[in-house]
Amino acid sequence: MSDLLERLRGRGWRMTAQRRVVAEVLNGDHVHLTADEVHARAVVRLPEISRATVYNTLGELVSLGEVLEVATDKRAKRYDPNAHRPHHHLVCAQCGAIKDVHPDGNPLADLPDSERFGYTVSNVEVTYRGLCPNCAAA
Amino acid sequence: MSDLLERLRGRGWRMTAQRRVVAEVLNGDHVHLTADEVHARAVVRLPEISRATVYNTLGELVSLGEVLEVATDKRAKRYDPNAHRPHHHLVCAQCGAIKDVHPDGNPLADLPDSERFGYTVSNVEVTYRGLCPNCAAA
DNA sequence: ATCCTACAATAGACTTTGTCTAAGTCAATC
DNA sequence: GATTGACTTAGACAAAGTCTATTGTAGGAT
Repeated sequence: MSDLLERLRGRGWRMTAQRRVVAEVLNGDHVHLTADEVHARAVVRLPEISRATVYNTLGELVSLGEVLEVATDKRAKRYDPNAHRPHHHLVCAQCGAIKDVHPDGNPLADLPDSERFGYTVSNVEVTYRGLCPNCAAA
Repeated sequence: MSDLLERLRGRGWRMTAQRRVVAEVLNGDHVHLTADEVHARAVVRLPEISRATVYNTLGELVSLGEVLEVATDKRAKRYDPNAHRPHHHLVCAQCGAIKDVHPDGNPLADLPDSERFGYTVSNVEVTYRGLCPNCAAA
């Protein structure tokens, strides 16, 4: 059922009830949960799962490159299972709702040499902010 | 001596020793300190200043629009006094050194309507990551 | 110059987010 | 089905930040 689970099994990842539940909770599009939210949802399916396990599992998924860490708000890190297709984020300034977006162009090319300070630049993150339809209406 | 201090006085900001010290610590280019770093430097000049005051003062400077909050790493917020000229950030993935940069183009225009999900988009932050010359040499 | 008062600063408890450790449990293999 | 090393657990700990009740003070009024 889950792409993520299948990929993990294919990599020989040792499967446990806890890890399966975490992977299942993360499955889907435009999913950007904090560690505590993942834990809260995991507890519904597996009441004895501990916070430490959720943190460990999320950390491993990030190391494996199957999940991305996103820092869109300044509170908790969020975890994004959409690690296959590169994308950026659009965040509601009021309610925090997050969408994955795919802007045109290549921001990396827009940084002139004179603005690189000798850095070897390898990566760009773009975060758009605004109001979602719900919050704009209110 | 300080642009920031003068602007604040001009706005009728009530001046106290603590607020002056915080504003002085923040003055400069490519300054991106955490709240605790600001506190550490403020304590050198004014030993009895408290953490809460530093947080309060930073919060007010942000509300006044004189200082920006930056979330380049996922630990503590950083405070950037360069709030007048819009800019983005270039971060060393290893040591965390941060530079202010001014890319060409307008990333806002690069987000097509079909990727806006009905949001009213008002703002973009771009974070470049790579290795600074020091860390690349090591 | 002194007094007042509203605003600012303080200490420290509290919250949130995340990490670590030592001991117990279990998935995969033999 | 026994073994074993990786996984999980509870709870202590740490870092970053917020809140509150109390004390202090900048700056206007007198």
